[in-house]
Amino acid sequence: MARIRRFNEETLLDCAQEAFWVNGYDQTSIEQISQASGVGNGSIYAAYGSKLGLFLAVFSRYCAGRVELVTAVVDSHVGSFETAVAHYLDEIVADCTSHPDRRGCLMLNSLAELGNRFPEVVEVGARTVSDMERVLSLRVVDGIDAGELDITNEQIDPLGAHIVLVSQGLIQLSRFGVPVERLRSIAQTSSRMTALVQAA
Amino acid sequence: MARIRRFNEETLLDCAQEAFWVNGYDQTSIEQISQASGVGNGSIYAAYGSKLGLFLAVFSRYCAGRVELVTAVVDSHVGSFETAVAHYLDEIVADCTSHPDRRGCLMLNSLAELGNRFPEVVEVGARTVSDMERVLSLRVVDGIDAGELDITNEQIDPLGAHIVLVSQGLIQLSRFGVPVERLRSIAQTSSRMTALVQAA
DNA sequence: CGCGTTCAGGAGCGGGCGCTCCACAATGAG
DNA sequence: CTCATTGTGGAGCGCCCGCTCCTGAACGCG
Repeated sequence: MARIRRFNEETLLDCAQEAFWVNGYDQTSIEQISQASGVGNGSIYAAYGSKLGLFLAVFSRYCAGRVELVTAVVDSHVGSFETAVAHYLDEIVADCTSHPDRRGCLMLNSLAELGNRFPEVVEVGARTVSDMERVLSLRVVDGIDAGELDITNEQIDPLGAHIVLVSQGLIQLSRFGVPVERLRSIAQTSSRMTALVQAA
Repeated sequence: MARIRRFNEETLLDCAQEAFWVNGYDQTSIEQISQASGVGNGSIYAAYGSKLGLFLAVFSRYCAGRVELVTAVVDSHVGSFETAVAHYLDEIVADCTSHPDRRGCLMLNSLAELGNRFPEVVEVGARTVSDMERVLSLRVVDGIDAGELDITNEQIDPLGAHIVLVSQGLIQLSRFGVPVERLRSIAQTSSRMTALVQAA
């Protein structure tokens, strides 16, 4: 035994995430990350093997964090199904407009840039979205149990997926520079509609 | 006067669009486009000035085509408001699943990759989305006039935007490799909901 | 205290790409 | 036919970046 790893892995991943998020994958150089984090590039390659390896570490951690965020937002809310959806969408809007540069979501950005090149990105992303949909679908079931919704079992899943889809659409819209008020207005329209679904 | 432009501009833009769409901006080299189109890089730079110049020409043409597509799909349909929305979303799903590589939409991909680097991309994209929303909002007004919808004037615009948002969300989902049947199922749930909006 | 082991990080290499430059060819006017 | 003009495209330049390698340095054991 001799020296153990010294550089702060959290700091490195934080710096790398920031760079990848703002500039994208191709426009971020290892040297850039190295300078920002203070970790030499040799150490980075020793730890992650390649630029893609580092990115996937960042990406997985980010995606896991997003699922946790969604879970926390949905689970923390008490109230009707409709207000739960409204609350969820509002939180998403608040989150994606918190960065003045409107950088959007690292997962969606990366999917667009790297989806056709690195299947791992698609896989991790698909699992992440699937996890989010599950969280929302469980909330839909709660709504049914509470008598707030009257839909068939086959509609539970698509409804959960729909809500996640709307949240991602809002994030996408935020990238176009759409004002916060307008995003909130659309989110309100969407959430009001969501509560109106009835069995066919 | 002497020689006039000889290379086929349509062919060049087609080849460039295909390359940018499949590989993204950074991963597409001018040489690649030059080889695919048969146009020398000198001619490309003489005509467009830079890689970005060529890209913006491709991008603008693509965005204009998307607006025309949306207009054609919405205007060609006869039937109720709900079936119009269902038809629109189905066409979008059919369109974005027609490429086996699930390459998504060039506009959304480019926004994700280049939004933070080139403001022109954001501007053109924002105008494009705005145009699409206008088309859908006009269809909403038709629905109101036909007595199919009972909403306030302030809700017209967000409803049109919501429908465009859902279509973009579906395209986004298609990139994750979600099966067509599931996309259609979500689209169906979304369109059914859309017709249920009532005045608050 | 010395020594082997393992990590840290800067220097450098090789390849790729955006862009420029130049020689050439195609055109139309005189 | 001749010549000036302008599009054409390949060769090449300069730069950047991913990755490797090698020199040190920090640690813990004996």
